[in-house]
Amino acid sequence: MLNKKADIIAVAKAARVSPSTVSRSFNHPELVKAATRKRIDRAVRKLGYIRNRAAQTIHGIRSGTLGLVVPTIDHAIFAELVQSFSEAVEELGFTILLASHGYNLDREYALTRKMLEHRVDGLALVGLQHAEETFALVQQQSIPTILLWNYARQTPLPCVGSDNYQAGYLIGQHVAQAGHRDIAAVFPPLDGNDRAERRFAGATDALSAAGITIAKDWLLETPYSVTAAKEAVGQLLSVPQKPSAILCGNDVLAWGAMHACARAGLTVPRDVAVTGIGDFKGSRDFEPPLTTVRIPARQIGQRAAVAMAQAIVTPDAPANSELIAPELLVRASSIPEDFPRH
Amino acid sequence: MLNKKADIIAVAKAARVSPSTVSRSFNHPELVKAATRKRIDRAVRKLGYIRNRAAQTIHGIRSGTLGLVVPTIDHAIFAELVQSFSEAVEELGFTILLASHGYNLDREYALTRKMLEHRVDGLALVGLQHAEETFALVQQQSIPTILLWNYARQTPLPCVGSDNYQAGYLIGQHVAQAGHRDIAAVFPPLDGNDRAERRFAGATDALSAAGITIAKDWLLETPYSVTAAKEAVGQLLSVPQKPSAILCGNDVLAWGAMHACARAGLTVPRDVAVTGIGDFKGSRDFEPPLTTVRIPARQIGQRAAVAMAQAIVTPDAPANSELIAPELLVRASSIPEDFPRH
DNA sequence: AATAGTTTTGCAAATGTTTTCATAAATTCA
DNA sequence: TGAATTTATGAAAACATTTGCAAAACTATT
Repeated sequence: MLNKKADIIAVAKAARVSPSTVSRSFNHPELVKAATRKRIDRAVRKLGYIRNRAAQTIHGIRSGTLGLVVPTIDHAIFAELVQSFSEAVEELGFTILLASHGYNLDREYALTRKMLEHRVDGLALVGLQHAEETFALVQQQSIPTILLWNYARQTPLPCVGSDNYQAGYLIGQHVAQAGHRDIAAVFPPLDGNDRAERRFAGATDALSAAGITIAKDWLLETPYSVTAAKEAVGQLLSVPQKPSAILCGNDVLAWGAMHACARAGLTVPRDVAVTGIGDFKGSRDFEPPLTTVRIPARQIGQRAAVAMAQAIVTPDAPANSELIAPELLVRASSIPEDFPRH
Repeated sequence: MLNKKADIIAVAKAARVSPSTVSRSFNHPELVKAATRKRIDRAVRKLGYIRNRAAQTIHGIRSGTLGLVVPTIDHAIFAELVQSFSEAVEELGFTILLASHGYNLDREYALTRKMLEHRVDGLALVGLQHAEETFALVQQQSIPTILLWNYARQTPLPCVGSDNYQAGYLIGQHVAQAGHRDIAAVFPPLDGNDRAERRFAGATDALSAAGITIAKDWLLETPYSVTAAKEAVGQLLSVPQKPSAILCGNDVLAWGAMHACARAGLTVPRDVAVTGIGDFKGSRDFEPPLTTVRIPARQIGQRAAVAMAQAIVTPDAPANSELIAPELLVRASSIPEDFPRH
């Protein structure tokens, strides 16, 4: 029953038709007589035949795969992005070829090449910042490519994402409006990470506009982890002179900051306010709930998927970018009880 | 410079050699003269040629892809698993074809088929429980397959993972030993989720062994989310009769439980103890730090990757399962200050 | 029953590579 | 310098499909 290899020819033989007919019965079923189709189906089942997409692909037929290259998957927010993108994309019949480069833009280039070797039908990269070679490559191979996560007006490739500068600005503005002046900031390394860099720029600009600058000592750079943030903020809080608010580059860092406060016996927000960016799962239900800016990862993933599909089926249509607006979520962690919130 | 399509023939022409030589210069560079190779390289660069893996694949050459089918990516722990697996696998030269089935075993079957259409060199599924058809399929196609995450002695396919029963048992035992008798449990739906089911069985067996049973009302089933767990536990804590410990099926649920306690004005662990399973990122740094059982996701991912590679290069070698032992981590959330811990 | 029209099928070429085998070129050795 | 090796290259078959074209098999119409 299960011979080593069942190819289309074996099926054809078993169904006593030509290979062409078998192929047609898969790809244009309306062109083959119902009875024949049934015979073929039976043969397929009997032999355990599975179509070989590789063989189709060399006919210029789409491979049915989409390349997704992310900095890392192991990250609350990229996980959500990958999930929603992959879900939406599966819906459309594609499968995802996934790779992570660990925030290394050279590796990103190498992985992109690999994706192209696999003849992905489209490619999604995270962020706006990429190696010059990477841009050149996708452009030269003219493969539909989309930049995920971040939005900007002028980008070399269409992007679907949120405006991280605006996100930073919103939170900076909020913190200033809540009356804080002594503000510490916790951010991941900004180098090679345009998302973080834009957020930081937005936040500091908003603070500047309110006449506030962040003291050098109060500007903490930590890796992206609860542990690191808790550690760093713990350090910060160990000296008598304390900030009244800690503005964090993302929610994970904010969680770390909040735990550090608890550890130090400080109550949030009474003793010190904490804010995040991202609105990761869990932030709403933290105690106290975390004030943050929502970057709607699910939405970005979904929209990106349809934009991608669009770009693939109509390659000439002018693909344009999509802005998914960030939204300030004022919750208990940043404000006194009586402050107006929504 | 960038003609529509650059195939190996175009390169051959440009380098004034035969296609065979070009192919060789890629696959067996030592067989072609250095000068010729250089000429070919130049042509490749000039034409922007990228090898077509699809075309290689139909020669029975490995596709260089590995299928990874998970319930969901958007999940602290699977994200970590996917990340470590993908990292390790990239190291070995493979690329991951990723799909998620949302805890639906029929979809899992469909996705598995798709993976086979793409001629993945190997396949990794999460958990031990799968549709009968899925097992039949991979067996019939004799594709190297590995079961991730869970370990058991007798499995139809080799597995690399932790023993979830043991994990549950460890935590149940600990809670009983810490002197708790009035115990509530919070678990995700057990149906079609062998990981959760095994954990629950382990936990209740350990409790039974200590003469403890969980009251019906104190057995909470919630979806996998901080929000849901917080909500459910909040409910639980709103009546006068309270448990002295809350045993959670995983860390995310435990986080929710801890937030619910904070909300209800209860101090962990003084008023109520809380435990998780998984040791997700952040659990160690929670306030109070969460007692849990570590399921070493990174390790599982890595080991699985090498086992997979192994199985691919030597398909006949008897692939055997690997147990990555779970480890009880006693932290502050479950015990009074004076309890011995490590 | 013959013709025209339509539906269904098969043949053969094409797709982009790799590989086996044979031949040509270069090198070694006497 | 010629024979014997060794090394480098090319021709052609193979891989598993799809597709354009034409032939064959039906249906409908007269």
